[in-house]
Amino acid sequence: MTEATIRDVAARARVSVASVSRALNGLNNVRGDTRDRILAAAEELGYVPHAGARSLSLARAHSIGVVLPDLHGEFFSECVRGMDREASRRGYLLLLSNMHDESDRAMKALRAMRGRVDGLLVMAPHVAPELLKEALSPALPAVLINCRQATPTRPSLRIDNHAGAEAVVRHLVASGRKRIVHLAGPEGNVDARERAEGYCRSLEALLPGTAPVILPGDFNESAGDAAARRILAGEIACDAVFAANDMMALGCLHRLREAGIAIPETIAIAGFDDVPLARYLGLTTVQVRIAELGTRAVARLLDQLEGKMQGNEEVLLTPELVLRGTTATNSQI
Amino acid sequence: MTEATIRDVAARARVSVASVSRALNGLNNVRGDTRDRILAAAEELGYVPHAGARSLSLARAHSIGVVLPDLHGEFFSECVRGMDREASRRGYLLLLSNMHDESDRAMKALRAMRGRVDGLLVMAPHVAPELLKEALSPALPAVLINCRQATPTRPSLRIDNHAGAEAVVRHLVASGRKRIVHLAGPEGNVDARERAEGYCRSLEALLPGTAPVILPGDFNESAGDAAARRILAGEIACDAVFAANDMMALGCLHRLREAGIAIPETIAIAGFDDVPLARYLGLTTVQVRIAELGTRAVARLLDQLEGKMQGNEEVLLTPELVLRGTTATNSQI
DNA sequence: TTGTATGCGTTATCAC
DNA sequence: GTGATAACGCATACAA
Repeated sequence: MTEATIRDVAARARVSVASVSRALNGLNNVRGDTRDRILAAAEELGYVPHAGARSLSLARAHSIGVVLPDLHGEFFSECVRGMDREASRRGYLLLLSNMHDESDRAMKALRAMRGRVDGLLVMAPHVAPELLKEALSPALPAVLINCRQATPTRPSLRIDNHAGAEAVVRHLVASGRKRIVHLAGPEGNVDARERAEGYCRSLEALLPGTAPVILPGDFNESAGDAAARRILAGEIACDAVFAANDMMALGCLHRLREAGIAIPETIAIAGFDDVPLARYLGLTTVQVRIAELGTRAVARLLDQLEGKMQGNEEVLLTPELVLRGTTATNSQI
Repeated sequence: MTEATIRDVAARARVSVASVSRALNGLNNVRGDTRDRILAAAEELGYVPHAGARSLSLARAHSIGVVLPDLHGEFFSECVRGMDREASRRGYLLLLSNMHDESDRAMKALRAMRGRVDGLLVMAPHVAPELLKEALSPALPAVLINCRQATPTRPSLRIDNHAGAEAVVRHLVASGRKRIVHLAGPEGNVDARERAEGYCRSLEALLPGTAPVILPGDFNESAGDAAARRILAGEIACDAVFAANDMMALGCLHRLREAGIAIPETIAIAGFDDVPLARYLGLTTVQVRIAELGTRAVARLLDQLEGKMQGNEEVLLTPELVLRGTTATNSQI
């Protein structure tokens, strides 16, 4: 009950394995009738080429490694969906692995890819540039997604967090908010850092003289809840909260509403990412096209693999501000 | 700048490739000092074994193929997360592929796994049993998840949809509902069918004489919206809607609320799955532990691969009813 | 303990 | 057009 090999097909068709290989790969240097015999034999045996052996011989695995951190639901699935779309369109499979927080397990995950994939897609917003560079084999093409990079030695894709944050602050200021606080993401995370930077810069530009107020957070809903409690306790005075991601914004929104605070009248709230929940709950946020991020990352990697080189520049995807109820400006300004 | 092979290591350590292999794989039949030389050489060259070659030689790829349909966000990510947890714990990688709707692409996806994986995890609630059986090579171990199966020839995992549906109906009846309609999922989908069956059976058992009313749906939010419109138009008389999944329930909920219908007073609504949105919006639903489904599927497959055979029985995971606001019974009964 | 040789399933380079 | 045969990178049975 073991799988038929190319030799079995050759024996049955009374030809050499070379001819089988040629016939099955559509080369034209094989006579019509022998080709037919071979195809028939393969069909009868239910022959399927052994991809592992094939890739060893061709030095091409036709699959790409995807190493992602522990992402929350929608973000993860959208990203993988986008990647899979482009990959399967171009005949590649995705080999998935987690970029664990402990850097030594992360290194292992990267090493495990060697010899099974033609290239790597790495998303590691929390990993230090040197560590990442060290863990990546120079021999294996890779596209970096939302990674910190000391010097741009790899092609990379990034969300333009500065632009997104600026759009939020601009909107809040335009709708009359004076005391905008920022609820930050985890330390060491590039996205979080850049969103905070964007907040600070825009505040300085649009509301000169106003000191930025940054509350610590970790991208989890509970951090938003905690921030809301501090606001309710009177520790923080503000008329707008800009959270570094949607989950924190929603945690904050939930708690404030429950305490009877009028949203957006008393306090406006905005997030970042535009997860489906944000749409449902009417949260103003910055829409990041995750699936597109994945699709483009794959496209970039495969272009590189197939010789259509593009250099190592960093491509920035500009996110879009989505206005919803938590900052509604109808009666304002 | 090409990757070092075992031969490079052998040359540098002045030993044969056999010794390198032995040393690196931790066999004890190699002298201490030569082992050290080898390890040092490997380290200096940054040698990482070529997994492809290794698996060809060992006839073990240490990775498993995962073929999923086009799942909505949370379901997909939770499932993969659960799988990855168990897989990486036991030293396996996940090779991902989409089970497309067109059965011929689906077959291709399955074939593409040959020679790269040690076993398959297949979720295909929409695929006919014969087609599925035909597409699966008997030589490749596989665990079926939420699949229809004529005769149980493969180990499989399933959600106990009957039990879940029954729990919902029982709850609705207990809280005084008399006219419960069911909003069904797509035809041909096992989960959808079983939930509808569970609804019918429970209705017959708990509300004898009441004719079941089943509205067509497709698991999408818009189907819930459409059903709500029919209810609002007076086409359907009911005091409770049990949707075959959460998204439809939420679509229905949204539309009814917008039309001023009191939920749950006038109409109660329940879903199935317990996606995060359900929790946020207070939707009564049936909680399916997706991640656990993935984890157990992997465990089952690896047990089989590692010789701990378990037979081909179908394991049912019992979901749990989660009571929330859309069916709240405080003032009822 | 160590080395040589063979095989894993393909593809590719030669001859014929 | 077709068939041997040498890679691909590794593991291992067998010799030494």
